[in-house]
Amino acid sequence: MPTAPIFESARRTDGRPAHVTSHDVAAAAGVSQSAVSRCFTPGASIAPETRERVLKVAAELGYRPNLHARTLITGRTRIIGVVLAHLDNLFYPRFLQLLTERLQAEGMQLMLFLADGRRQADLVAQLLQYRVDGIVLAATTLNSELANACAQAGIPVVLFNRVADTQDRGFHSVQTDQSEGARQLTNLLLAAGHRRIAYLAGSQDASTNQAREQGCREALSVARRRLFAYGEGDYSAERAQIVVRTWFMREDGARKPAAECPDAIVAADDQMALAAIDTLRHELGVKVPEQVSVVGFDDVPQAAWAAYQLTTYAQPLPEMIDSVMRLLSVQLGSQGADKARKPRGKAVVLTGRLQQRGSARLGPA
Amino acid sequence: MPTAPIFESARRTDGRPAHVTSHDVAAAAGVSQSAVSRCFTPGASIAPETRERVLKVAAELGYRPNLHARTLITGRTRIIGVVLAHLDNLFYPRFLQLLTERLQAEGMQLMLFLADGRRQADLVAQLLQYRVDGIVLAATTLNSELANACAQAGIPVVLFNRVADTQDRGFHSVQTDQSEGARQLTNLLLAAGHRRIAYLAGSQDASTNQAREQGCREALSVARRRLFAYGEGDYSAERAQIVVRTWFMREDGARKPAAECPDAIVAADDQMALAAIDTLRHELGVKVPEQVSVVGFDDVPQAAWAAYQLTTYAQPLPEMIDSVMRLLSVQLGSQGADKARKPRGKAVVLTGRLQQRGSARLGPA
DNA sequence: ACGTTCAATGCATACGTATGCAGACTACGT
DNA sequence: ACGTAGTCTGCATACGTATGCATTGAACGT
Repeated sequence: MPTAPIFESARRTDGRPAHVTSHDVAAAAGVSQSAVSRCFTPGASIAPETRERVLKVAAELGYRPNLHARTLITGRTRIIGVVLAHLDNLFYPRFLQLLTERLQAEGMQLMLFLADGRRQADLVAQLLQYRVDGIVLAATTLNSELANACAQAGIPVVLFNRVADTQDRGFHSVQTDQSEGARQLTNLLLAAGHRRIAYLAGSQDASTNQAREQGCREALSVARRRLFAYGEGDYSAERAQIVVRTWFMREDGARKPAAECPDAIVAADDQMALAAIDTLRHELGVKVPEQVSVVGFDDVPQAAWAAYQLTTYAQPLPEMIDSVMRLLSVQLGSQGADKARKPRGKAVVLTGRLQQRGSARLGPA
Repeated sequence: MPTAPIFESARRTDGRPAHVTSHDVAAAAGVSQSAVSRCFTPGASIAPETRERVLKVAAELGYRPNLHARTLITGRTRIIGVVLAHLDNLFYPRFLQLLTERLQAEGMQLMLFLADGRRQADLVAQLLQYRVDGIVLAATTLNSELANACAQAGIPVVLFNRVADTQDRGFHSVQTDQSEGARQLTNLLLAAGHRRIAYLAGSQDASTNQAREQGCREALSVARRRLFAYGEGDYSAERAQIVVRTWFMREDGARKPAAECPDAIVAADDQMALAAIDTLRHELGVKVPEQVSVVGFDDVPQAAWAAYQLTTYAQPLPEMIDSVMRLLSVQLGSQGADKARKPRGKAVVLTGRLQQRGSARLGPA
């Protein structure tokens, strides 16, 4: 008994790949199209034996419900749009992996958008045209145009590690307590006796960087110390290396005396911290952590590698994803509830964990 | 003059987010729905002034064509499904970034699927239900069920760094010349006088690993040498570390004498090579490259970091993505052509480039 | 035996768009 | 002035599915 599709050849005459529809299944199984539809709708009223027979025929024909057609009726796409800026940042592959796994487990799909150099307006158009059920905005400043368009369309938006500049619009946000993390890192360095602490900043317009810098400065202020040096690394390894060189080298290429150099570096993220360590050790001949301590932020996988052993502040990624999922479903589920009329944005702030390794010395030099 | 949507409040009575449709625009602009549709269809017959007026109204109402409805008519979704196995492998973030950028530039979207531990059958269902225009299968062995389903549905499939076990089915493939790369790496080590070469294998069932191992063995065979040691690293950093320990340590934890250890390691990918270097240097106290040379495969970004300076074989990623795009559009464009009846799979093999850095010594010890 | 309840099924319609077809209108050549 | 070609527009329908409504039949209690 061949299990090959029966209707395939008959419908392949137009050259286009012919997809099997519920009508085909209905005809082959001797039922109406409605009955076929009900077989694939959980909770619908259908006789068990009918259901079994239809599913058998459907499997033989290779029938799969067309989700785009279903979308027209139900209004749900089961697609979540994810907007990333820098996939080359070491933090985001893990983020993407965990989020995709969680979405897949819920039967949802992830549509990936990169906001790198492209105009955000185009992105908005794409996102809205696909009627995504939700949007996760990671590492992107919120364009007001995007904001308005989503609010108008009633699409839930979750900002990931970004603060909403406009709070009451209904944008949720999930983030690690950035300033607290930076405070703990800075205090760790102060307690170990570091006196010349430098801050290696990320992108100026990124809210993560602003909060981390603020936390670092606060801790210094409480200890009645001032920031010894400041450089703009722009969350880029190359820029970070350039900044480190200016801190430790004179213009003629010679090393500065130690008293003129930082004895500790707080990098705004791990990527820059790792680049700083590389530059110090292999280009400038500076020992880490003996001569200079370096700390980062994120706890990317590479931070644990034996070559670096980076002390850093770990973002609680699984819990963050949990919150993202919760915020998405909450708003998805509240469609039609009266209180959903004014959906106040919920801001979730999670605390991370100080991950001590070997890149920062613990006692006085 | 307010630019806020006029019809919004009127259609918000049911509680569901009301999307503006082409009918709404048509009513507001005083034309038929067909006219509105034609304004958004390039090449359609529409008067310039009508088009301008309609577009103006559409912009005011915030209208965006519903792509799911369009899909029902045109049969195209402009969605490409991408299936990955290991996003934690350092090679794939770059792959994903480049592919997404290229697809976005063509107005296509990327839907991400992870085949990690999940059953492939579920994946097939999802992919086919969304009627993706094409599938890129990276780092996954081709399930025959998936193969049949796609062939039947007429969806073009491009295998990325995987060989099709069944060749004449219409599956395209794009890959780097794996065995050639491994041959060059091995020859480099042989020329430098290494005599005890070990192969640190990837996943046994991965065609990439099989080809790389074959290339390594061939080069040794030509030089009339045998493989000194062999270990299964499974493309995992942890497994790689375990293997390296067994090569250099006795069971009681003491170091083996140098003559019993490899003097060079060919790792099946960079990820394992970097882990091997870390283990050798920081755990076993072995100097790289002075005592042991280590080479990898891929040229991931981390391979260039100063701490590693990994000598490796660089995969020509941009060119590979070019080929993927070409194969996808070729098949997409040939819908309806007569010769498309038997779409033979095209296998593209690109040559990479030996990237020499410092992790392998060049002369005799 | 009869009314009532309930499960199962088919019919018809709606979702939002693209497109073939025909009609209206303009422009133009003779 | 008239036929013709061409441009623009509306009407109607199709894409594939979900679902309200009506109908049928069975089961069941009295």
